[in-house]
Amino acid sequence: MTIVKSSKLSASLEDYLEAIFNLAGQNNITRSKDIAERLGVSRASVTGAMRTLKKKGLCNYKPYDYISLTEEGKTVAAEIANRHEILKSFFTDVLSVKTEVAQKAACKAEHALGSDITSRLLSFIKFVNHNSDNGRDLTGEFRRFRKAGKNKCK
Amino acid sequence: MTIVKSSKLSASLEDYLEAIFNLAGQNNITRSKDIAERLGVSRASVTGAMRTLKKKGLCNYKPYDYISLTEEGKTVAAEIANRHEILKSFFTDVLSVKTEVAQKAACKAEHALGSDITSRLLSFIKFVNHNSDNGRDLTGEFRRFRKAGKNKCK
DNA sequence: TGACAAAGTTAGTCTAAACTAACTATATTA
DNA sequence: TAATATAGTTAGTTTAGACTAACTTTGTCA
Repeated sequence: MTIVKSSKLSASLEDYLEAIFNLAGQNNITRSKDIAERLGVSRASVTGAMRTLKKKGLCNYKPYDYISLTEEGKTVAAEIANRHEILKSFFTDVLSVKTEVAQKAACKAEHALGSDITSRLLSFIKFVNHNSDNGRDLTGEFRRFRKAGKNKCK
Repeated sequence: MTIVKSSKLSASLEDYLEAIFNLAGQNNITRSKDIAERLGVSRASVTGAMRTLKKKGLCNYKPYDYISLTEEGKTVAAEIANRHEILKSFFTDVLSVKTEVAQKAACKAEHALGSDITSRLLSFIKFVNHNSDNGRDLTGEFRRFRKAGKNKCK
């Protein structure tokens, strides 16, 4: 079995990787069936994806066995999950978007964000929090700004 | 020729639509070749996409003729271009990301953003501008915050 | 422990979106 | 206006990612 150095992952494969990452707890194992359920795909699709991830050296896959991530797989998955989380936080905490909407959009948009933008976004969230710590509630101000319809003018 | 009411567009088709929208000036016409160049795909791929967009009633396509958008096509394309632009502005104006990076990420992420998030993002940009009009330069503050490394703590 | 259920795989199909190569239509210009 | 270049199309191929149906493996429990 040759390992193909993990070039670029498709959006779909990133989803699988993130799903394993989230499903596998501290013992780092999960099941095909659970991945299928979480992603809303067939079990057969999971089998296919696991073979690809294995080829890329990102997951430990053996037929009929538990599924787990390799060390590299964990690293990559953590990055993906992190981007996802940052995006979601931005949507919910700063823009006050409903959780489910934020979740979905973050999941779809996450693949597009490079490290530069992600880190800036993270800083920005911290900036907003930092301000609210210092008595300047930007989120609240923004919400009021939006309500007041000021975004309409100009 | 039956028109299939334009259900959901794939990311790829949205790209084609946006490309036509941007290439076609006020006279609303463009050429297959130009679309191919802008999107970096083969001319054959454009032909295929045009047939699909025509089926969905979004573009006026006739073999060997100019390509233009229908009224509905224009509406949809404008929405897409708008989302794209808003995202890009947010990246450049608020997060101070370089134009090319912002452009690329916006192009990839744009498909994921629904109307809710887009409109909030737009409001947010206006909120930031509104502040800077009132002598509170949030973008500058954020840049300084980032530089000062405050985003690292906590 | 043997039968049945649940989980997983295999094989084959479908679709979208790209490609190349070869062909056709249109435009240009000598 | 005939030759040639450019643009566009067609046909056929490839790849990724999904699906179903049928089969195999594993686990459970009477």
